Amino acid sequence: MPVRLEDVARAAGVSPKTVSRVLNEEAYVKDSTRQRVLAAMESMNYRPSPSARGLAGSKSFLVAMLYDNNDNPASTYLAEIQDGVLDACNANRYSMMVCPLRMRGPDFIRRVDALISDHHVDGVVLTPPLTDHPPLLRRLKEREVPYASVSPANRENVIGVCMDDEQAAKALVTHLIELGHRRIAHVLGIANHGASRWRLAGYKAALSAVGILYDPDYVVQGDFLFGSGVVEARKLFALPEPPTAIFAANDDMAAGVMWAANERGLKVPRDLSVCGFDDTPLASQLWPPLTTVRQPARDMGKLAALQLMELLKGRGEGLLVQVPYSLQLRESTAEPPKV
Amino acid sequence: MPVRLEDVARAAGVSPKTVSRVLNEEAYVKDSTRQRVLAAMESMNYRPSPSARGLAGSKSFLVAMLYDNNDNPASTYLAEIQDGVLDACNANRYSMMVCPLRMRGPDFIRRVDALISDHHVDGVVLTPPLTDHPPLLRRLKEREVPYASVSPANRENVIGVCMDDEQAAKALVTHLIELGHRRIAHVLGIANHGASRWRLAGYKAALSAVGILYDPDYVVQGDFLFGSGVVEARKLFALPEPPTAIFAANDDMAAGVMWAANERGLKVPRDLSVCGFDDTPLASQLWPPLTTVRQPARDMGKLAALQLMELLKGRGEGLLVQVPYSLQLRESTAEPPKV
DNA sequence: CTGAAAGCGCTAACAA
DNA sequence: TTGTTAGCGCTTTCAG
Repeated sequence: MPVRLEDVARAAGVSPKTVSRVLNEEAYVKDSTRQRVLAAMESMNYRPSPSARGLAGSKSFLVAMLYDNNDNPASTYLAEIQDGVLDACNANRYSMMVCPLRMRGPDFIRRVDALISDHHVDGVVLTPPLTDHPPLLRRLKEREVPYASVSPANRENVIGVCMDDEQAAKALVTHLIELGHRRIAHVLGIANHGASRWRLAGYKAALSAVGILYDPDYVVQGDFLFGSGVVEARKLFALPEPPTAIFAANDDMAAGVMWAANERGLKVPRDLSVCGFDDTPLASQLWPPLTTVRQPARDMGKLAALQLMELLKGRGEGLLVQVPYSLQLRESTAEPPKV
Repeated sequence: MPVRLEDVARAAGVSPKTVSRVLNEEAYVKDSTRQRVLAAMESMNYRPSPSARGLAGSKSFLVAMLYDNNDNPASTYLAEIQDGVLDACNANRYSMMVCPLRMRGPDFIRRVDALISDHHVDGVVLTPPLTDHPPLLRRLKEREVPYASVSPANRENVIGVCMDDEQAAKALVTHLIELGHRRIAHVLGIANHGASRWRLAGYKAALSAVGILYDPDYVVQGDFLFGSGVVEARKLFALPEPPTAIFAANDDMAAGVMWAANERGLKVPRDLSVCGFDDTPLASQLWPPLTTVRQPARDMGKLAALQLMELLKGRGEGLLVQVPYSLQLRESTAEPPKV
């Protein structure tokens, strides 16, 4: 019942091997032959069997998207990256597996091993913080599994995609400064994410550019989750000289900060300016809408996956592409209160 | 280099077929033999090749999760279902593909066909509104691809998982009534989701139970997205007798209603009570926290996938399991304003 | 530029 | 309860 490669070959009057060549976009096929084969495939609605291809060619046409679901519960950010990776897969006739992992688990590497062996994954897309987990990267190299990273902290010898988080954060904080803020606090993200470091660096750069002294009391440790925004904001509010603006390292924590502000009866932006990072849907759904930095997560997922596929297809080395950010100035930031 | 089934057979002193039997949990293997084979597999760290299994057995051990990404952009609800399906897959050594689809597209069925043919999917998990797309269901039956549904509107002859949305909605609206509300509005979800109909039915049931007349002006059409909550709430506020409470058919729209309330200077819950449905993370991140109904999306994804796998493994017919809901009474609902 | 033969690692159908 | 034989649909050699 199903059409096989052999059937196509017969219909096109060529050998199976030639059809195979066309299928795999190999060189050394006369163009007229190729056209004939392509036409036959099309008219017969031929669908190559992934199993047979995998078995014979020891390729699976499968890429795995790895993420740590411990520090990233059901986040929109990951969902968008996933959509992007999927876009790239569809464009290149690859399949995608999504693989939640627990980086902290003792058998983390064994699980990754199992994943790769079980499914004969051709390549892997890494998301933070897995992008910078040395044992993982080592193992992937040992097993010669190509990978591409989304926002890796270490940018040497990596392919994938990144953004200039530091510049973006600096621009954001500069915006606060221009509004007149001087006591600006920062809620950090999880330490092992490059994003946390860069956003802190941007924060510091913006302050020092105008000669504001860096005050460690204004920098508190969050974990990228809403709850930590609440908790850390409460601490900041309790300071003898509370900040007039808070820059949280992502939107979720910014939402937490706003929540805590509400709880304390502070009105945003009248009493407190708040800004986040990422521009997830949440940002525009908060009241007031959140000033933040747009990070094109879906594009990033797609671009990273595309780089991986270049590599898999053996054309080129793959690059670390940079995507642009853009400031989203909304109503959660304003001049600081007088006095 | 990789260990093959044949190697295991040799090590265990049995034929390849016997190893295959053990691998596939077939009957008619002496227990002692089974143990010996299992031990050999374990000690040699044997990983069966999915491609070879797929090719020889014409099974892919692959299930696809289908969703419409037109009406469901990057929603947390779907992400949770996905996690659940993945749980079930891992527990049963299946792989999962995620397949965003556009139900409205003219080539929708062709795309589904291609999906199934390209990947030789063993079974499918359907999410609303695909659960009730007649041409899709017909095609799946024609091709004899088993499927399980999450919250199908039609509950006859389906396997999967459901919840009593109507009772839940009724309980929620009854809560509003008990607080003293009489002018209660409802923002509908998308018409082709069963959830929309049930939640409306629950709303009506609660009203009629206490003799409140059903007023069509208080029922407005949303689309499950934040934006529609905003737009429809504005209309409700403009009514000569605006409602004192609004029940939105999901949390996102409820967030939109709260946003519109803020915009208009209405304070929730003092001036307006708002409640939603689903208990997504958003619900507890809003200010004030949203009264809603908890729907255990992850469990639902898992249970649906498990039913599918029962079917795939040939044991039993699969059921439509029902999961319990639970009311989450939070701060977005209170007594109506005194005149 | 194209083709013929061999076999990837597993399971189906049959036999014992 | 176990083994034997053939072959799934494709790609890899290696020849032309």
